[in-house]
Amino acid sequence: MRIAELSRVSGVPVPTIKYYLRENLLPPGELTSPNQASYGELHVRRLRLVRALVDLAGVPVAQVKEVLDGLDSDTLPLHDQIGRAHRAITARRQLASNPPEAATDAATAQVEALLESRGWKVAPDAPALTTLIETIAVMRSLDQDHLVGLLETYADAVEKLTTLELAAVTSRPDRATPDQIAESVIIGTILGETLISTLRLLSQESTSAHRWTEPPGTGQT
Amino acid sequence: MRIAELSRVSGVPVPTIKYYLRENLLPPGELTSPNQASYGELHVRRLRLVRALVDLAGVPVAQVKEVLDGLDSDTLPLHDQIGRAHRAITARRQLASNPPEAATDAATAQVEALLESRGWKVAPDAPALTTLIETIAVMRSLDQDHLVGLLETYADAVEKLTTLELAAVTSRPDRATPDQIAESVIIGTILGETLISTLRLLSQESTSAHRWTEPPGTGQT
DNA sequence: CATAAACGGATAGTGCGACTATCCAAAGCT
DNA sequence: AGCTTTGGATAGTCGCACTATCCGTTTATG
Repeated sequence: MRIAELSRVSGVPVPTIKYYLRENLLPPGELTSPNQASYGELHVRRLRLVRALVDLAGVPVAQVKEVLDGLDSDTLPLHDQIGRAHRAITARRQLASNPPEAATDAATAQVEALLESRGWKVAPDAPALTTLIETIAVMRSLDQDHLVGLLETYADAVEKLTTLELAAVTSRPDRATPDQIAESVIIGTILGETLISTLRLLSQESTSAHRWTEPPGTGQT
Repeated sequence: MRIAELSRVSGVPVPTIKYYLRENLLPPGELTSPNQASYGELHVRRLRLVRALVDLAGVPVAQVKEVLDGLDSDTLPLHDQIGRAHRAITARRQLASNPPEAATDAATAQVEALLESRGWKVAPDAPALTTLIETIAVMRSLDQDHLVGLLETYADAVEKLTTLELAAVTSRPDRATPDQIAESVIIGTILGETLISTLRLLSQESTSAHRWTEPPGTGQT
């Protein structure tokens, strides 16, 4: 398969494929002549993965490269690969302004308490940690303490999900190779977030429709 | 308070504040002279909200404006305000390429079945719907059916969260005005996503550390 | 009260990320 | 043989989110 067909099959424009090749998001095709290459099913897959990460999960191209380099390396431990995936989706979530210091302090304390009570052991420089603290701090400073009160509930929910994801990924019926497990973990981490997010929105829309539009005369505000 | 102090208090550069004023993300200050304005606590709050939506939740400035316009309007029903919030975080999640048609069809059917079995009633053009279908389709086409198998579990989890969020927001101890409820719902929808996402990452990091690094000689891959 | 600093508002410019366009010489098809 | 397509290199575009500069007023300060 040459580049034109790869483009047709994948739905990605030829210039974009060339761009991805330049950026090493896509391995070069097998050269059949000094200037003629052929691509295979592997490239189609990889292209699908790249578009999904970029379009659906909103991961910057540079971070996609990081993640893929991790996947392609057969020496990088899975835990570090996960770290790259986490950084890929956390990079953009950094506050430039400053919530009041008091709110930040309270949030930091609360997060530490949460980690303690859950027994979650995370590196102090975990990418998600500062984002979590900043988010809580902002909520507090916007008088949304009742949302902050749901923190334990949220933690409960995600903890269960994490356990189930781990189980789903490691105990696949088909005996999976380490490579395949790594790929599953990374896809599950990043695209799983999109999945959860969209499901949440659908659940909200449905609930919202019931609560704030449907009942004609059910004492709403 | 004039613009320099607003900048100092909020941590947002003066030119950026001017930009937000131009884009109507921030209401104009009260004019004390033809060319002299004064800003208040309300502006500080709004600025915090804007930065949180932009930096933490990654919402594009244009969508932030949509959401804020909804909040500021006292005629737009809450359900429609929520719709704007949903569009704000879904706008960027649209696939440009094409997964195989078979996968998309299967995904569509599965999502319809899910909505049916849950009794979720959503508009057929709900912003999150196509993203969900595309995400599932991509997972399938990447041989991650085991992740797709978690769909019901995910749905369970988010359904519970939605119920609790609704309760937390509508039954605040302090008697909240409709405006305050609307603000809470929108913040809860958008920043809540950031909260859930970061908690999930922390839970994963902790689990991953246990499973793939800690035990020295516990039969890992 | 004079004068330098800060202000609000308008207009233009910058930097970055993600592509997209153009060229070219060397295949490839017909 | 001749038109098309290819891989690869280089340069250009586009949108977004800011920044920078100017300018004619205030405002603050010595």
